[in-house]
Amino acid sequence: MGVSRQQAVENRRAIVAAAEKLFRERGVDAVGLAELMKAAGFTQGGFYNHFQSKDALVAAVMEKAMEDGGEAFASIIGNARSADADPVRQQIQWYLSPEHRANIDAGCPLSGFAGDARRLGDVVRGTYAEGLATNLEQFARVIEETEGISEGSRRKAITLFSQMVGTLLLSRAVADVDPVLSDEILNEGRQHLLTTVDTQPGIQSRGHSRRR
Amino acid sequence: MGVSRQQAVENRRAIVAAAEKLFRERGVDAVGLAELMKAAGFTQGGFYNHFQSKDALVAAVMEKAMEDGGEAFASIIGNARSADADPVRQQIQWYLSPEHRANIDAGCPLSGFAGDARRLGDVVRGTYAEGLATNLEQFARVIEETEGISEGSRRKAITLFSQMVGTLLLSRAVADVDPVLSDEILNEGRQHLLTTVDTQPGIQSRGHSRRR
DNA sequence: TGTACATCAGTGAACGCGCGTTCACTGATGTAC
DNA sequence: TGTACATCAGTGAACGCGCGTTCACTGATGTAC
Repeated sequence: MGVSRQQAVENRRAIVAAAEKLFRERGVDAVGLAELMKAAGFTQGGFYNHFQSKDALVAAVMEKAMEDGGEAFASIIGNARSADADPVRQQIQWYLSPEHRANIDAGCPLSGFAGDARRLGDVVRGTYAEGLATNLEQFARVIEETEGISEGSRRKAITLFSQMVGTLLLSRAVADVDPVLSDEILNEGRQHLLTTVDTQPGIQSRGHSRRR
Repeated sequence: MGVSRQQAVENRRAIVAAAEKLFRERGVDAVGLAELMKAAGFTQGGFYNHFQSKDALVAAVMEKAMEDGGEAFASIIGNARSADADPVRQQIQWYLSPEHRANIDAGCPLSGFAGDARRLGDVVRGTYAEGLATNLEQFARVIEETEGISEGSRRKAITLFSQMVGTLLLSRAVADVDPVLSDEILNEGRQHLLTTVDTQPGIQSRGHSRRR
């Protein structure tokens, strides 16, 4: 068709974006390339101008998801700080909100792909693991700075994040078939974590975050 | 071939068992009926003597998984009680053990299918949700009896179980690509939960369970 | 600046393949007399 | 108890279909002169 270099880069981005959305919603295996390319606005033949194989696309999707996830995390922390709110509490509030539960397409990729990661290819699994490692480090640093502690921040990041992921996944798993149970899991989980952050030795919030 | 009624029932069971193993390991979509029947010891044509469709098999697998899961839970609780150990602590110890992490085939189905449940058919999703609801009720009852409390046991069952699922899933997701991180997540999660059970107001263990 | 040619993203038909499902057939099991 | 027949789980080939991938072709973009 004849398309500028810049346009080609944008088109590639559109394919990755469409793929991420579909892969998250329905799983990698359940999405065919023809459907995927159509969703991105192209015909299926063009796929191989951008990727060597479906596996290569999956790898690109995971990388992009991890990058975006890192940025989203940093953004929430940044917003909380400039609003003089507790970043850890803000993170919990967002992570365990009905909005995040519904937003599978663009929510946290670590929970979005938590069930799939194990079964994807080596490279993709590596990207997932790196993303998780980076996220835990970032989270630990934020906890350290917020709570004013120097020890145990990593341990707290790991346990806090595991709880957030478990709560979100279970809540999502039953969301449309038992919405009452789904809400109960989400609400109890959020409330529990917010209380934990306030009262657990070593995970004490500073003054301004106590108001709730 | 000519096979007794009883044998036919056993064969059906073998198909469901093989399917559960393969579905958990690789996902429903990634497993074909030919491969599945071969794994169960049959040729592919016989499948439709037992099930109306692949979907019907998935439904049977989920039902069987939930039944087995309930029995396994009850068994651990029973064993703990007869050994005069704390059932809640025993449950945590088992759930967040390297053995359970490795045993995807036959471990807790609620974590095994946590990532897939959302994407499976309506009936299967319903079975999963029922299994989760039942498990939470059972768990709450055990907590009630063990801790000697009458209020908040459900809340505690929900938050405890969410944490167990999140920890196990993240640990599994990175198990073979970053075993160090996987172990760290599993160990920190287990230690944290055992401490929580001991120290959290209202989730106090009785005497004999304090020894660790 | 204008012209001639190479590049390469996009098109859409086609490839072989494995999928879920169907089918005619087999023969031991189970039943009727 | 023994014989004749119906049942139905298991076999393995075949069905259409959609999958990932390949291909020849198109034509605007980008480059060389």
